[in-house]
Amino acid sequence: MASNHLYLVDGSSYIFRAYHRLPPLTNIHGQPVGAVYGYTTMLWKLADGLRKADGPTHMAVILDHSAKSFRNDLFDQYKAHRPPPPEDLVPQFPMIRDATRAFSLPCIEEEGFEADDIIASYAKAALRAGWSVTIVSSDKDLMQLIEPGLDLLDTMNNRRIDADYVVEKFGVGPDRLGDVLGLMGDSVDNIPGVPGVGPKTAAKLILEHGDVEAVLAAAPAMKPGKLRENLIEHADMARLSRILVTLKDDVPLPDPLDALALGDIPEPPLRAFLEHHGFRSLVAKLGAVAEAPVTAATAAPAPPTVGPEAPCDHDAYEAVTTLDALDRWVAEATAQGIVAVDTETDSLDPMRANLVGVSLALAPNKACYIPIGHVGGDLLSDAPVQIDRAAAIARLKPLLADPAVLKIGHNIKYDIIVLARAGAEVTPFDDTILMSFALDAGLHGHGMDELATIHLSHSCIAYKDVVGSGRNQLGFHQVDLKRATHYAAEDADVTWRFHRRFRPRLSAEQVTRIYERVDRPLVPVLARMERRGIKVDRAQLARLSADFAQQIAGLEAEIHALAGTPFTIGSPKQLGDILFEQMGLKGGRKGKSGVYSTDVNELERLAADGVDVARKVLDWRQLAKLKSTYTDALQQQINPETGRVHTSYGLTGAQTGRLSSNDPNLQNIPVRTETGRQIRDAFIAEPGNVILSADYSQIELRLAAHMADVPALKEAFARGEDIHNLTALELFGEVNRDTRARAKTINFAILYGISRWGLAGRLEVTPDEAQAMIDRYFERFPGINRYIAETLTHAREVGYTTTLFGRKTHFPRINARVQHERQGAERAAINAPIQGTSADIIKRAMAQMEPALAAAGLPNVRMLLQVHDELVFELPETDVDAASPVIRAVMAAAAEPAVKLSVPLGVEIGTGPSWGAAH
DNA sequence: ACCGTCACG
DNA sequence: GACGTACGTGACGGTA
Repeated sequence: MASNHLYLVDGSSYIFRAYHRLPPLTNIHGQPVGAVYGYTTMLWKLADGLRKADGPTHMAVILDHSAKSFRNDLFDQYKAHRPPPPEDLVPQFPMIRDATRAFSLPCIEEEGFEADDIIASYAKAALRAGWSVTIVSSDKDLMQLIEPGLDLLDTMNNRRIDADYVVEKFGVGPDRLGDVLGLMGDSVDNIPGVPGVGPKTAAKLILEHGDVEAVLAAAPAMKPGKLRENLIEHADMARLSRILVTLKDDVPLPDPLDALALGDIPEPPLRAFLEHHGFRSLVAKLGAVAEAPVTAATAAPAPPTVGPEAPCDHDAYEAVTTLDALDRWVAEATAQGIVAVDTETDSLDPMRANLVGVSLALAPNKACYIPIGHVGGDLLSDAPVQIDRAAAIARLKPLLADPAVLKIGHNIKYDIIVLARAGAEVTPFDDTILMSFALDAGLHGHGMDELATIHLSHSCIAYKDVVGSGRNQLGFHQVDLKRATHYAAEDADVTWRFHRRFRPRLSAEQVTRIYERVDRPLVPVLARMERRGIKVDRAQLARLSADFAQQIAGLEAEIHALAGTPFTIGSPKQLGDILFEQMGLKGGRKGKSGVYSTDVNELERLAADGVDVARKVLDWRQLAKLKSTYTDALQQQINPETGRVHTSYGLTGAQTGRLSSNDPNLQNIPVRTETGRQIRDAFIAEPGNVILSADYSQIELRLAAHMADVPALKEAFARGEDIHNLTALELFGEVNRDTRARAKTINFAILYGISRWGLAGRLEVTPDEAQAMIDRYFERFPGINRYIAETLTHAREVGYTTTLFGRKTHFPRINARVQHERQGAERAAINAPIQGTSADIIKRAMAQMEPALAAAGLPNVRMLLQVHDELVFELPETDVDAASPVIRAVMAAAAEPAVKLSVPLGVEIGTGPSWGAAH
């Protein structure tokens, strides 16, 4: 009897979390089922554990019956401010019951009680009977129940929650947790607690005094201050909160414990449920698990998906610590011609990372980890036995460069840079993050953990669980070999499994071209750009920092004087209070957090009304921004080894196919104001060299003219006219500063997906006037209207848009019933083909640039940066005249021969000693 | 961790 | 009839 183990699934809280964590899938009937799918796979995994040592013998799902419980009688504000669940989650609640029934599991709910109380009652009863209990939830209230024999399982993060976890998180054990929760309150459930008491203070008080009552009793003797005052004033709220967080553990059990026994799950109802929703991969799994004969009906509709493999088995992975073993793996990889590769390092920045180990995978669960830079976990222990670094790299190098062996990586640009710095070239390669992006951009992220959950129903070992977090966090080189092997080899194993799934989908879903011809070729190009970095003048940045600091201090004093009191100018909350309450200026609340908007529009409005302090705050903000984000931060980013700044480009960051840039972001260096431009002047060339900047002129408008086939626009571009002037003439009948500025705004509005209100706000006209301009635009430029309508119709039908080169961006919200969600998706869908085509073109130019320069005998021209429509080079002064026409030609012809554009692509080039001067 | 803000195309 | 309005990013400081 002692071996009985009851699993209690907190169904309601699971689907809320699943809804927010998982991608918004829809089933074959178009109903949203993301959370239900997550729930189904979770139940499956739990039920699968039936025969495992620590698996469930009994299981039940507990749901909340309704929104009200006895706690509402105690406190009418309980859970009062909770917003209604999202619209596309609501229909999933009843489906949860269907799913539970499909597994033939008991589904328990009781009027007047919350799921937590029923769970507590079952848990106590089971413990009394000598059973073990696992509660499938990560709800902090339920953590109060933890005691020997009872733990929580967080399936979303695949982690057990025990007393140690509670102590780590809340500072007290499960027995005191209720007191801590009572003192701190819970904003989600609207449990008040004591104002000003958060988790830290609550834990400290409870540790010191024992429980809530003792804390309240001790309050009058505490040192005078806000805390003492609040404890005394809100003592009753504290007592009430303590009661509200207490779980009721004596609810009469609707079903006896024995009725929860978990047996074999009958297949027919489960199959019917899965097929109803079109969960094909799960249906396939059902067939495999049950070894049922596969009928034509269940076998037929299979797209190029891949059947189930053995689940990831950490114990199957091998730690390779001898040269003989390494040679065997290299030989087998060479013979097979395809191997998944992953590197482990001690930093996320590939330009600072030291190589710690390499993992390889050849088949599911056939994976190894080759440690080469591990040390003992602490000062006392020796480094583990491992192959000498140089010897290991020497053995791996031929494999990594072998033209007959395909190396598969997930975000392999990182590994390519790290390995290149270690002296190894990686070619040829495939990258599963780029495959996922080509296939599913817009549907979900493309990180390994997220994709493993989606495609493998597998939770990867969390990096945090391997290296820890906070103060005690280790470098990966300090992780012990067994854990390191589990983690690292799993990454390679998972990458191998991704490749097997994605590769056949590329051609089936018509994205091979974008993957093979646009994105993948860019990886080595970006790797080289990142490794090159760009020189910045540290002294110049330091001078600017000092200059800005002085101006900031002056403005701060003036602002405080005008406000009549010192305050934190950088706090929107404080600033809003000062401006709109203390100084009594006009302005309205905005945003759900209830703070006044103090953004640039609002402050400009005030400044125009002659409010001096508003202008000064704007100036302060600009300088503070420039100092903290640029002049201070960039100095920190100078790599000590190279003396240059190395950004990292993301290929999958922007849904449209644009690159992103981070650590540091070099795609948002100031240029629009004179002060900001000084920062660009600090990006300089080496002596004897210059910076060359080449940018596409109006590329998105040109592409819009081509894609929407607008004769007037195409002709104007062909003649080389100023397009904003033309628009001004067509819309307003005359060209002057004002009409040109308005025309420019309208041209952008078209690219971004227009709304009369949006345009009205920008132009400061009424929505009716804005609508009149839009109508006139459509009339003067026929084609635009049709393009927008066709793009939307197509997106609604297939769920994605396509660029001229075949890049897809998915819009799962394009048919949303919530208006503003749908409209947001529509605007993005109008813009995506244009922005995306522009991104495709410059990517193609980048891939062709180095061979073209080499062919022109210009090997010393180095491409350093890409800023969406601009490429930045560093080159010997003497090469400028020869390089400029090559660069211009490559960029202007980058769409060809794949796409013949009906507008020319203009390229503007400038050079100078700095990036600022090159513009 | 989230928000508000603001730098860029 | 109200909602909050342009598309795509990343980084910072303040706050909970």
